[in-house]
Amino acid sequence: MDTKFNQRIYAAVKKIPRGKVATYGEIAALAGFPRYARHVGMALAALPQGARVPWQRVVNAQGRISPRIRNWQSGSDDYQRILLEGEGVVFSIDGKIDLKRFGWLREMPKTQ
DNA sequence: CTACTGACTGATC
DNA sequence: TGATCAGCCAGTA
Repeated sequence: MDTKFNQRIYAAVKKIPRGKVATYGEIAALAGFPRYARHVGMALAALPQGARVPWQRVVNAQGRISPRIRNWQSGSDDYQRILLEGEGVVFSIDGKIDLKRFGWLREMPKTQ
Protein backbone atom coordinates (compact mmCIF):
# COMPACT_ATOMS: atom_id res chain seq x y z
CA MET A 1 0.00 0.00 0.00
CA ASP A 2 2.85 2.29 0.74
CA THR A 3 3.80 1.74 -2.87
CA LYS A 4 0.47 3.06 -4.06
CA PHE A 5 0.65 5.88 -1.59
CA ASN A 6 4.19 6.76 -2.59
CA GLN A 7 3.32 6.65 -6.28
CA ARG A 8 0.49 9.09 -5.68
CA ILE A 9 2.74 11.38 -3.69
CA TYR A 10 5.52 11.32 -6.24
CA ALA A 11 3.05 11.97 -9.05
CA ALA A 12 1.73 15.00 -7.20
CA VAL A 13 5.22 16.30 -6.52
CA LYS A 14 6.15 15.94 -10.16
CA LYS A 15 3.28 18.26 -11.02
CA ILE A 16 4.90 21.13 -9.20
CA PRO A 17 6.10 23.58 -11.85
CA ARG A 18 9.73 24.67 -11.87
CA GLY A 19 10.39 27.68 -9.72
CA LYS A 20 7.39 26.96 -7.48
CA VAL A 21 6.96 25.13 -4.20
CA ALA A 22 4.17 23.28 -2.40
CA THR A 23 3.60 22.21 1.19
CA TYR A 24 3.40 18.66 2.50
CA GLY A 25 -0.27 19.10 3.28
CA GLU A 26 -0.98 20.30 -0.24
CA ILE A 27 0.82 17.37 -1.79
CA ALA A 28 -1.05 14.97 0.45
CA ALA A 29 -4.41 16.52 -0.39
CA LEU A 30 -3.53 16.64 -4.06
CA ALA A 31 -2.69 12.94 -3.97
CA GLY A 32 -6.03 12.27 -2.33
CA PHE A 33 -4.79 11.75 1.24
CA PRO A 34 -5.76 14.67 3.46
CA ARG A 35 -3.85 14.96 6.76
CA TYR A 36 -1.10 12.70 5.50
CA ALA A 37 1.44 15.49 5.50
CA ARG A 38 3.79 13.52 7.75
CA HIS A 39 3.64 10.55 5.45
CA VAL A 40 4.49 12.73 2.51
CA GLY A 41 7.70 13.56 4.30
CA MET A 42 8.32 9.89 4.99
CA ALA A 43 7.70 9.03 1.34
CA LEU A 44 10.17 11.66 0.22
CA ALA A 45 12.68 10.45 2.78
CA ALA A 46 12.49 7.02 1.19
CA LEU A 47 13.15 8.54 -2.20
CA PRO A 48 16.39 7.38 -3.85
CA GLN A 49 18.93 10.04 -4.77
CA GLY A 50 18.58 9.57 -8.50
CA ALA A 51 14.79 9.77 -8.52
CA ARG A 52 13.31 12.15 -11.05
CA VAL A 53 11.16 13.77 -8.40
CA PRO A 54 11.48 17.47 -7.53
CA TRP A 55 11.34 16.70 -3.81
CA GLN A 56 13.16 19.95 -3.16
CA ARG A 57 10.00 21.82 -4.14
CA VAL A 58 8.19 20.43 -1.14
CA VAL A 59 8.46 22.52 2.01
CA ASN A 60 6.48 22.84 5.22
CA ALA A 61 3.53 25.19 5.74
CA GLN A 62 5.85 27.86 7.05
CA GLY A 63 7.60 28.10 3.74
CA ARG A 64 10.77 26.73 5.28
CA ILE A 65 12.96 23.73 4.60
CA SER A 66 11.83 20.98 6.94
CA PRO A 67 14.61 20.40 9.45
CA ARG A 68 15.55 16.73 9.45
CA ILE A 69 16.20 15.45 12.93
CA ARG A 70 18.37 12.54 11.86
CA ASN A 71 20.59 14.27 9.37
CA TRP A 72 22.67 11.33 8.18
CA GLN A 73 23.80 13.63 5.40
CA SER A 74 24.73 16.87 7.04
CA GLY A 75 23.91 19.81 4.86
CA SER A 76 21.05 18.11 3.03
CA ASP A 77 18.81 21.00 4.01
CA ASP A 78 21.28 23.44 2.50
CA TYR A 79 21.35 21.31 -0.65
CA GLN A 80 17.59 21.63 -0.98
CA ARG A 81 17.86 25.38 -0.65
CA ILE A 82 20.56 25.52 -3.31
CA LEU A 83 18.42 23.55 -5.72
CA LEU A 84 15.44 25.85 -5.19
CA GLU A 85 17.54 28.96 -5.60
CA GLY A 86 18.80 27.45 -8.81
CA GLU A 87 15.21 27.33 -10.03
CA GLY A 88 14.61 30.95 -9.25
CA VAL A 89 13.04 30.57 -5.83
CA VAL A 90 14.07 33.39 -3.53
CA PHE A 91 14.63 32.91 0.18
CA SER A 92 14.08 35.73 2.61
CA ILE A 93 16.75 36.73 5.09
CA ASP A 94 15.13 34.39 7.60
CA GLY A 95 15.59 31.55 5.15
CA LYS A 96 11.90 31.43 4.41
CA ILE A 97 10.15 31.23 1.04
CA ASP A 98 7.45 33.76 0.22
CA LEU A 99 4.58 31.40 -0.53
CA LYS A 100 2.54 34.29 -1.86
CA ARG A 101 5.00 34.51 -4.73
CA PHE A 102 6.44 31.02 -5.07
CA GLY A 103 3.66 28.89 -3.64
CA TRP A 104 2.31 26.66 -6.38
CA LEU A 105 -1.28 26.88 -5.17
CA ARG A 106 -0.78 30.43 -3.91
CA GLU A 107 -0.86 29.47 -0.29
CA MET A 108 -1.75 32.39 1.85
CA PRO A 109 -0.25 32.37 5.34
CA LYS A 110 -3.35 34.18 6.56
CA THR A 111 -3.96 37.76 5.66
CA GLN A 112 -4.00 38.45 2.01
C1' DC B 1 -2.94 -3.58 22.50
C1' DT B 2 0.12 0.38 24.25
C1' DA B 3 4.11 3.50 23.54
C1' DC B 4 7.19 6.07 20.66
C1' DT B 5 8.60 8.32 16.51
C1' DG B 6 8.61 11.14 12.27
C1' DA B 7 10.95 15.80 5.68
C1' DC B 8 3.62 18.01 9.40
C1' DT B 9 0.06 21.62 10.89
C1' DG B 10 -2.47 24.91 13.48
C1' DA B 11 -3.46 27.07 17.83
C1' DT B 12 -1.61 29.09 22.24
C1' DC B 13 1.46 31.36 25.18
C1' DT C 1 9.47 35.32 16.13
C1' DG C 2 10.00 31.34 18.76
C1' DA C 3 8.82 27.58 22.00
C1' DT C 4 5.02 24.27 23.44
C1' DC C 5 1.02 21.53 23.00
C1' DA C 6 -2.26 18.83 20.91
C1' DG C 7 -4.13 16.51 16.84
C1' DC C 8 -2.80 13.72 13.04
C1' DC C 9 -1.59 8.51 10.75
C1' DA C 10 1.20 4.51 9.70
C1' DG C 11 5.23 1.76 10.94
C1' DT C 12 7.79 -0.46 14.50
C1' DA C 13 9.11 -2.43 19.09
